Amino acid sequence: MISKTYAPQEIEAKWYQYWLDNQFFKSTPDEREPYTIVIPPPNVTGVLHMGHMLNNTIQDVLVRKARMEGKNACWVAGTDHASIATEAKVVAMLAERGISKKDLTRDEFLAYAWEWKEKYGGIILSQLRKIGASCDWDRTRFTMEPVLYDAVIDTFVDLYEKGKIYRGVRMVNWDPQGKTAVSDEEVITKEVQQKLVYIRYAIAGQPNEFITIATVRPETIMADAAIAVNPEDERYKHLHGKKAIIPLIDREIPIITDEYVTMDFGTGCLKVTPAHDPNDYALGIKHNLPVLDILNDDGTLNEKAQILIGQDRFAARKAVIKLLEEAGNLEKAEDYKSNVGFSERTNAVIEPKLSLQWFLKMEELAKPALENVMNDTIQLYPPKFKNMYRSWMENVHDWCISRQLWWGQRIPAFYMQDGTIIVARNKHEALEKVQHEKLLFAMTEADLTQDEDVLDTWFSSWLWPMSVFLPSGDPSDPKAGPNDLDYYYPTNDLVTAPEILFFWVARMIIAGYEYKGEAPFKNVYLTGIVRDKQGRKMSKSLGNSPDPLDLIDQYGADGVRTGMLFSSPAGNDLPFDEKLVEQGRNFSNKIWNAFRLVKGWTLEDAGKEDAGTENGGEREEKADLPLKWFEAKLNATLTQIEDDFSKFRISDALQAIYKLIWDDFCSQYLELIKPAFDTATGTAQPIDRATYEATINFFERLMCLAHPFMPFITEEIWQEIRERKHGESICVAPFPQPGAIDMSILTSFETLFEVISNVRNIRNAKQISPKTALPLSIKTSQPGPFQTLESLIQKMANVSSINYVDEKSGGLSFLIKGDEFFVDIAGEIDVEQELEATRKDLEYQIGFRESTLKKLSNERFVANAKPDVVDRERQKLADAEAKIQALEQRLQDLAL
RNA sequence: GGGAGUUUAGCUCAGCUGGUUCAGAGCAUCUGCCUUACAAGCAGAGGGUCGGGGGUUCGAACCCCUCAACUCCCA
Repeated sequence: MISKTYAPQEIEAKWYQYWLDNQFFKSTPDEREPYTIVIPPPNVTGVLHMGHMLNNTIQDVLVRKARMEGKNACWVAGTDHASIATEAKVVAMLAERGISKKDLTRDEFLAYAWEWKEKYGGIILSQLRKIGASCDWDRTRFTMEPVLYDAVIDTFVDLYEKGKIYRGVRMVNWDPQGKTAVSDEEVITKEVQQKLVYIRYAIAGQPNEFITIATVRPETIMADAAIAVNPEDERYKHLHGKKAIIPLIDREIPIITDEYVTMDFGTGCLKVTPAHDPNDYALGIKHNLPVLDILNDDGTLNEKAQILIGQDRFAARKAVIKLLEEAGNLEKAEDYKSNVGFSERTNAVIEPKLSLQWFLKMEELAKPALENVMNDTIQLYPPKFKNMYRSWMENVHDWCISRQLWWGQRIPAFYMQDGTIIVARNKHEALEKVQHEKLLFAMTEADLTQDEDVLDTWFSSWLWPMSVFLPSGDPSDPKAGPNDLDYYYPTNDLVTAPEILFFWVARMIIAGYEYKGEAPFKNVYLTGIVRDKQGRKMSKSLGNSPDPLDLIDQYGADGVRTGMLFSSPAGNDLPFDEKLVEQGRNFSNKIWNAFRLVKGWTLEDAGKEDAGTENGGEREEKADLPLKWFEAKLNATLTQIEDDFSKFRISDALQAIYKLIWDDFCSQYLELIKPAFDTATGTAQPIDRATYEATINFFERLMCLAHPFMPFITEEIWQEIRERKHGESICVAPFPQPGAIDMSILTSFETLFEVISNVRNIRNAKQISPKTALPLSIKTSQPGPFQTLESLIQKMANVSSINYVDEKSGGLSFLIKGDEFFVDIAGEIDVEQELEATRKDLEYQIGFRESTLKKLSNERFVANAKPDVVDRERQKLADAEAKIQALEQRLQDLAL
């Protein structure tokens, strides 16, 4: 006995193991067309969240469909090493053991990092199996494994040799507690209540004259290089070219003019401190101002500050205010809210700090990457992201690629004692270079020191679509063979979040053109962000994200997958609601029960040798129309789904499948062919073999169609619905292809369903039990089409008899096109109510006829509109006229 | 400050090239049903000034202008 509700827990693990055992996800190059997706590598520290769930489900849908279409489908999995996140995890692990990073050498620390990675890293990859991800797991890569590491180093050396990489000073986000630079993404800005302090600077040579500036950082006045005013500002025109004196330290600085200064903020005078503010730094360069850095790495003041040396920046802030007050230079202090950056890791206030970093020149590299997105060689879905992409690529900044961390690819730059930089793949090659190019043969490796920094993690993931296909050199290693890069590159589709369109996608495109002369992928599908009901981004810290694995336990992987995709058009955010996965689960259950129904049927000729003759032939004819209709409906839907997929309308494709299965297959088709229940025997009547076979065939095709979305339940049913050999699977069954659509049967069934629906409506409105059969009369000039549908109408609408009449008949009526239908319900008719309804309908129809007539009598419409549009208008007019005539007749009849 | 996007039913969203009885779907709501596959279900119903205003057009949810609200990106 098959369970009444679908129980995914019992099924999912079984089939996933079966797929692995039979290597359905494995891909090696062959003569078939490849279909390739590389996974956006999640952090090795990551655990599965709702965003991954959405993103990877979409990838799985695409890959599974391609696999069923006979392509050599290859979905490469892997993780990236996530320098900062991983270092944080390792530092935490060490802290638990009472070890401090300070006390370790680089090599010791890295040994712990690998230990952490082996133990806890990549949990997410095993979680992906729970959602059914059909990755070729043998190909799983990691950005720090030797081959990928070397690729990063080679790339650095190559770009350096091409003159694209340079070392320069830049303002970075400095975390004085962690003593490292952090990227913009690791800075959390919060609004903070501060004091805006107004400070008077004396004008040099004019003891009684002052200029007042407003600042939230009074402790940095000692690093001031200038005071800037807007050149248009009348208040300060007399001071142009003069000098001001920094209070407390009495240093002279120039008063400069720049349009950058906002006249109505503060006093309209801006102190310029190039070493401690990014905007000021830019101003400093523009006006050639000196850079004076008064802070140590830990946020304390250094000797260049002249006063308060050794004090922390916040203590110094208070102290400076006090000193200014005493000196009479403090005009006032007012409350002021502003945004302050905090380190995601240490929560320390970020200090803009100048430091020596490595940069990649982007302008030239970005050109082909911009051009080929704008000309659609690479297509973004949805295309609205092209605008954003362009504005970024046209204003691209040089990429700061160094990070002050240990976990990552160490920058292959070696310094000679005099500071000369040698870039080479390793120390040995660096030494060779020194010896050959500089003829310094006495030099030894000990005379070279390697740069302490590592490369930005994106500097390895930008190579991902290429590096994952690099062979390891070991022929027994299944990761990648010697020809894999040629075979799989360029990949087909990339599925990722718009947030990293610049950080990652653009850079992959750049690397692709630089190293392969070709884009890394053809299509980029950008998913939305999964949000909670209040529209907040789901995050661990807010605790507003359900655990996807819990959801899978509750609703089944198929339920969660479809639930997520029901409402996720490309690029739009997905407001998550558990109702969605509930709907997904209900869909699974619906399919399951349809399967139970079909499985429960007994064959009419069971046990007989000569199947499907005589008696069977007659029934076959009866079911003939529903079969033809569903075939047509299936073909129409398949055509539409192909179109949806071609435009990456994944959600639309799913909804089409949902409706096809639930509404068309279950509610209509199955009900039409369902054998009657025999109350005498207490069993369902048997079904003829032809109908049964056709139904099984439909079911099988529907399962194949739904498989990319719902891999588990479709496999379970596919395996049960026919006898299968071991090693067969729906994973590699052919994806249904659309055939010709029989439009005429679709049209005639539309009428059929309309009749059924109208009869049911009358029954409902009059509160008549569905068990009571009602008589139906049809007033039509063409009874033919209805006669062929009679048995279906009777079955679906519970109609006792069908008569064709010339005159009006008793009872309630409804109109379809020009034909009038009567359901005779004795004593149930409220003539007034009927008159009212009929008048209303008539009024609407007349209005409708008017608007159609207006269109058709407009010469410009007939002349300008496409012929089929005009034809449709004429058809509408004809239908309306027939209806009006029937309604008028009806009014007369009722009035009698 | 610069740029982009969004605004359609109570909620979440479709509406693709301006033209079908085009104002849709799902959820939610309401009514009636435990009808021998499914109450995680079945059969029905109600619900909208397409953000406001103006314009182009034979015809506008769709194109243009303008105003408003919200969101994101860059600074």
